[in-house]
Amino acid sequence: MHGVHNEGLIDLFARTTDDIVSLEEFRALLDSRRQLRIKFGADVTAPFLHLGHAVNLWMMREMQERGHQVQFLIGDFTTRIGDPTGRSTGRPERSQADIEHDAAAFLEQIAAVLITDNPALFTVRRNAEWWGAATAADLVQRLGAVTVSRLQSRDMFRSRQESGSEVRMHELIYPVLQGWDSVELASDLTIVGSDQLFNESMGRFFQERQGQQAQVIITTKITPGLDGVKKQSKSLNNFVALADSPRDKFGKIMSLADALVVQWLQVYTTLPLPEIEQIDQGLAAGSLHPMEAKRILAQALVERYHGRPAAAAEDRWFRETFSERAFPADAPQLCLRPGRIKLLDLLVLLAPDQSRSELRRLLLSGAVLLGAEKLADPQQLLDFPEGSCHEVKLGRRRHFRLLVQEE
RNA sequence: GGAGAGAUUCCCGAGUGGUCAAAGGGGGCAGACUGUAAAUCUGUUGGCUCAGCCUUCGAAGGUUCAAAUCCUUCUCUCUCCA
Repeated sequence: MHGVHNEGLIDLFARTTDDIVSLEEFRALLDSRRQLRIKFGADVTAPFLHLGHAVNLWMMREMQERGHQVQFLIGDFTTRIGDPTGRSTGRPERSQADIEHDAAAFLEQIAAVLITDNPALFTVRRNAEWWGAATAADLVQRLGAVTVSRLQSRDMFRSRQESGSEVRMHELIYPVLQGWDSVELASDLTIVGSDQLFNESMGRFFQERQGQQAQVIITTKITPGLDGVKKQSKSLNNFVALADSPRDKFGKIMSLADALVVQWLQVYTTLPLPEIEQIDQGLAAGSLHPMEAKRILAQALVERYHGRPAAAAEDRWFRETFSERAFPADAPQLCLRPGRIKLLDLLVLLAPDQSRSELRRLLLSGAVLLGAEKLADPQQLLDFPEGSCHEVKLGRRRHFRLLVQEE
């Protein structure tokens, strides 16, 4: 009966899994009924976790629910070197202080998904523990196990060499270091993006060599970001961050390319597959408006991270504000002294982060509403009597309520 | 160590003495349209006391009435040779 339970898990994982090395070994691990150690190695360079990262985290959470332990490995040693994955050029090295700062931010974000406050289910390790203590002889010995051609066979290294850009020694060695970490942790399982398969395979290699059971590697699917083309990344600004507010999560989903809704439902929510299938058919047949499908997605997602009430509230807010164009009830309120003020000066008060030139342009393009009236003259003098209240709309998304009173 | 190439406004990338606040694309923002913060179209995208002025083209100097464009030095990046 335990086996049946585990089959359920494998089905659940199938939804977001790209590949398992190997499925048989994974089954055997689950059947062993012991607590498994899950290696969660983090390159803490950019502590901005998005939905893509969360896919792996949710799978680990699922394992925690079954009593297994996530070993969060801060790559404080390896981060100083810089993982060359996906880089066309080497990364700059980083200071220990930067790394610690980023690690703390990282931990805070994964707490949105993982259980981090139970030591039986979550521990923190640092690979400087062993790499800091290793001697040159240790390193050379470990390097001796691996052939250069094997390291060079990695696509990324090959393409860099072919295109004439350089590969530095420490980058070449990176997979060895990351692989050895699995030995030190005695890792049973690791769940990573498919771009990490090569590095984690080195882990299996070293574990076997050291007489350990090789870790199982589950790689996950990489899903395109909001633009529908590239994977989510900070620099492309096409991601939904775990740290985003419920409102931003909802809004960003509504700006997702329509064609991606079904895929996102599959990967980023736990909505039952038959329901997703229905949505897919509805969209294809035209009986379901794309916006409705996106609302379902946005609600499911906000609910997953912030709970059902938040999801319902944000859905209502979005409908009222964008579909019905109502002035949102929770718009930020500002107090203003009674008297005359130039329109442009008023805007500067409302949006102090923008330059006057920017605001002037906004004004001229017709983006400013006072009540229902469109205002476009920067020099216009407005007269606000004591006690009056006004609604100001600045573009599509910014709303302010003005209270005029003597302070 | 030797020989070349290059550093441009958020990003990519034109621009080789005045017509350059600097083409084009991307991204952003805004307007129209829309049951979407989709798609599409249009506009806009250094700052300000805004029909004018000020500050930008790796850094510092210099030539010139005038420089992103020429000269000198420096810093960094890349390519090739050994």
